[in-house]
Amino acid sequence: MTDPIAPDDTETSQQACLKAILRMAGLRVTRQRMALGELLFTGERQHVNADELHQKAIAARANLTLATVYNTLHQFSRAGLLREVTVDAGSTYFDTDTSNHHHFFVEDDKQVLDIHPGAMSFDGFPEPPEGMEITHIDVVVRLRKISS
Amino acid sequence: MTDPIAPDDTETSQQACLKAILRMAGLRVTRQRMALGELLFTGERQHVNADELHQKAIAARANLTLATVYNTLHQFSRAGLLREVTVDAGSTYFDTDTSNHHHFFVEDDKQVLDIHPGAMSFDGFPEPPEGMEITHIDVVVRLRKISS
DNA sequence: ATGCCTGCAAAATATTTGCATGTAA
DNA sequence: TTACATGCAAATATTTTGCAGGCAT
Repeated sequence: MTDPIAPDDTETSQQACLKAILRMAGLRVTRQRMALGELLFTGERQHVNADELHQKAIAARANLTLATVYNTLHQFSRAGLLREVTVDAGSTYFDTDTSNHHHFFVEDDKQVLDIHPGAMSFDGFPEPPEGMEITHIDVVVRLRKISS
Repeated sequence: MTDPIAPDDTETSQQACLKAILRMAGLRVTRQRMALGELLFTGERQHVNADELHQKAIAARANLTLATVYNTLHQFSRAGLLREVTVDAGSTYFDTDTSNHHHFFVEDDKQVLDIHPGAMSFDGFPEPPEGMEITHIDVVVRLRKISS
């Protein structure tokens, strides 16, 4: 048996990079995390929910359960590799772009899009109630497709 | 048997008012809607989720199921008597104040609070993508209790 | 060895649907 | 009477938990 985690002749530099990311985040390198990491952090930044990611993982022949996808998404979030975005009551979305920005949400097809940072800003912040402090401000601009 | 819906000697003006509201919204007057309407539209404006409202209804000796609470909340929303607020992925909240305003959300105890209109405003709106129009802008200011 | 970390089955939670029944016209 | 509205049991959807087994030390 060969160790599936140790570097070998067939390892791509992308995979090596992903391992480094996981280790830096304090997470063990496992088959499941490599598969999900590859889907999440390769190519374009994106917004996924657990179910979509699970479907992609299955399509990519990774063998893992939806529960593992949920747990991994939360671990990645806690590690700062993802940011959770609350745009739809139906399901939780995760954003691979963890920088400070806001979102469009297309209600028709449940699609999350980034709002370019600087495209909007606040005139003033509301005073938080006694004994409270602001942790984060989320803006969701809801969109509808124009039916012409 | 007396009709429980027809006005009678024991009907309060509040109940009469509620009936008028339901009829104006195009909804039939039923025992369940009267009970929920009384809990929602009497007294202070408030933010509830389905489960909380169901608990209150049970405490008020109204006999109805959680499914009915969900359906009624959605009917009231469609009729413009409530506004749905997406602040927490865990569950959907409904606001009895349907005017345009934003929300604080206390993460520690899942509490929704109104931000006074005018306490914050935007410097500029982002341009929606081609073929889309803005339906609504939601701002959620997330709060944490200061641990001193 | 040993004790923390993993991934998943099963449980818990949240919401929607389908249909028997009730009700207005 | 008739057709549509209503409320709820059951189904579905979403998320979390508990624990058997794996892995680093």
